[in-house]
Amino acid sequence: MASRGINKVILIGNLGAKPEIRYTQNNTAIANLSIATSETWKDKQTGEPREQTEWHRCVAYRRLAEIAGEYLDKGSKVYVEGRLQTRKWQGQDGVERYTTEVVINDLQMLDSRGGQGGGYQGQPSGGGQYSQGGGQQRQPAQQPQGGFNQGGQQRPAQQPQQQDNDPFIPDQDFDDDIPF
Amino acid sequence: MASRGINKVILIGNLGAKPEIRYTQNNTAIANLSIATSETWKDKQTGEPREQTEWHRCVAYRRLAEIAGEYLDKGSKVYVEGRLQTRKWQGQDGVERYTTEVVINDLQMLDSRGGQGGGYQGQPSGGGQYSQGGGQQRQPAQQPQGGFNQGGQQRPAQQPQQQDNDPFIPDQDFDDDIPF
Amino acid sequence: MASRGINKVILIGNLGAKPEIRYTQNNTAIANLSIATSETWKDKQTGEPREQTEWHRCVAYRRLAEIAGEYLDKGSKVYVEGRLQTRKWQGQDGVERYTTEVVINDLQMLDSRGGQGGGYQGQPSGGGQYSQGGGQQRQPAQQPQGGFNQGGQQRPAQQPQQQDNDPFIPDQDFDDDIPF
Amino acid sequence: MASRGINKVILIGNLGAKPEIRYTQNNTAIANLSIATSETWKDKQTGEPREQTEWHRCVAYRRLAEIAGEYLDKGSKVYVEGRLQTRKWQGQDGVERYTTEVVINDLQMLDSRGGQGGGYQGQPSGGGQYSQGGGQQRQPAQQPQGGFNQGGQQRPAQQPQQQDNDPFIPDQDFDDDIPF
DNA sequence: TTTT
DNA sequence: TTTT
Repeated sequence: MASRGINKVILIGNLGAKPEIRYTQNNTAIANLSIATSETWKDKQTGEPREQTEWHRCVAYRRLAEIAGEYLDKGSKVYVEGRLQTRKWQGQDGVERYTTEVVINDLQMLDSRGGQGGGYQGQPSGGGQYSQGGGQQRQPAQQPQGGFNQGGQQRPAQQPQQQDNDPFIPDQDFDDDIPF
Repeated sequence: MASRGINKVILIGNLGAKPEIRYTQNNTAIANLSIATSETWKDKQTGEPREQTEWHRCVAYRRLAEIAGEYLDKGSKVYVEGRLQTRKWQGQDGVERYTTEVVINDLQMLDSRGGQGGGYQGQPSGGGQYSQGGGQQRQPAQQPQGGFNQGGQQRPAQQPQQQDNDPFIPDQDFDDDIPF
Repeated sequence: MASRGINKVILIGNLGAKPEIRYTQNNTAIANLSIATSETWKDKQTGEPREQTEWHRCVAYRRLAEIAGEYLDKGSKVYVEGRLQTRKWQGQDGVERYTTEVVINDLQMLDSRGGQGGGYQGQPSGGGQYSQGGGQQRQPAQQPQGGFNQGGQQRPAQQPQQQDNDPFIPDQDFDDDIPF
Repeated sequence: MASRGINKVILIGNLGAKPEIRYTQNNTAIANLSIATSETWKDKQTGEPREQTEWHRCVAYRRLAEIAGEYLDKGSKVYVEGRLQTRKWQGQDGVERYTTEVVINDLQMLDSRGGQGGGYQGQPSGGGQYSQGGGQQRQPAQQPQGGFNQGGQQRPAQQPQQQDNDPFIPDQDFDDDIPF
């Protein structure tokens, strides 16, 4: 409710892939978005054009997650506002790692194309903005707690389970030596 | 110069320690800041007050780094604006890891105390704001390139060298299983 | 609820005066804050130091307004986040004017002194942050509607009334040829 | 150069008209942009959908102004970052008024259509971002000083002149009882 | 005056 | 009208 400090991230970029949606045992939707922001400039020495792309791992919960899964696609351009959160997790090699994510509390689609990946035809003439009702930023306790739904979209129930106490790292995809 | 996308972070928080300053071979100053932002709220179930602190690894270059080293201290309250950057590095165990940092392009002191750690007496009645002249965000090529100064403050020249191709991870302090 | 567009203002500055609090007929608190942000630089021609101060008219409602009235004072340093809103009003000379305000939806005190004007001694170990519960930005309909309380703090009930249909300009103070 | 305070505005919206470009006597380009941001929500009482549109007067200088004039059109969707600035001006009726503007220091096109008004076909695969080289925010002295070019695009030289000492209000268009 |  |  109250707070001390500001922790704010604002991104405008394109999705590198369709959002991955999964569900907790309580059926809370969680979406992972991979958003690219890039900068281009001319090299001072050579004068050549250069580009650097930064990939941001973002996560949305509940209604925002569902909207992301429904309306966003590979290539979608989005505005995202959220806060930085770093969480610790342990890979299958037993090594502890840290991943920094942007916990989204505001999301706006900036194109109506639906991306290059495909099937999205909704919102024919424009995007839309969505935010967590009560303000995710002010109520961190609202974040989903508890284990993940076995029947989640992203992992069939018959798949082998991972021993992981961190509800935010539910499956093998996050156990490799890559941040996301 | 030109660019596509927005990558912006805004933090207000307190330093967990005096900034660590080191120098590249070109004598470019680099400062690492560890900034805490915290949120407090009442637990919905128990009604108890709760708090969550988030630690942000931030880095400043050149003039901003020097100012940080000169004026900031443990406990200093700062406003920081920058961009997210994730870099890959390899620990001494050979495991690849990723660290996400806030590359600072704007810094403002929000208190005039100088922190609890000590010696800063300057700026007696207030803080100050400083930014990278040309806008770090627009000229990513301006980031320091090349190896690090052997005589840097943080690592005496006689210390054993680390084989690391990433100029941003110059010393052992960053080779442990912690993000910062 | 949904939305198209982003309208965001972030200020860090000092109050030029104690916030003015008044109440609508429904007893909704409204606070007007005048916040100064200043920039200093060296003149390129003369090399002399120069300074420009910008004054921002800000308004808070409900709980935020009450907090502002209780804890802020002349000179208080604050972080403010809100949205821009321009409203039309008519002066006593019959001339239409426009005033642009920052409608605050997030407020954080950045000093614990309480200003030079006075009595605030609370918050001994720092400021505090407060925000509109449901997110003012997402529910513009929540803005106070209807006329103002006759018994408001700023205008004794026996004072002559002003004919003004805009609930945001309740008293004579705002009818002069100044924006605030 | 140094500074005290933060004065930041972030907008995403659509242009209500093609930017108006004019030039100072020094041939510095100035662009006025009128940007709409809107919010939609459901009325709590009636359940009806409601919408509120906010219009923002924005101004860009130099290169940013030229880019705005070249690439933006009526209906263009843009990201704008800048600072708030309120200036006083005197209408032809002798009444003093104040206008609050967003002085743009960062501009990014968010669509590649070029609006419905016109001829822009460039940037086939997306928009582009542009910013004031040295950071307008850090060098307020860089703002154009001096009178306006008589031969500016917006006002033919043979038109009657207005006595106005404010270089930012060069022509009759701004002397009416409207803010912009 | 935009956009959905 | 603030602040440095």
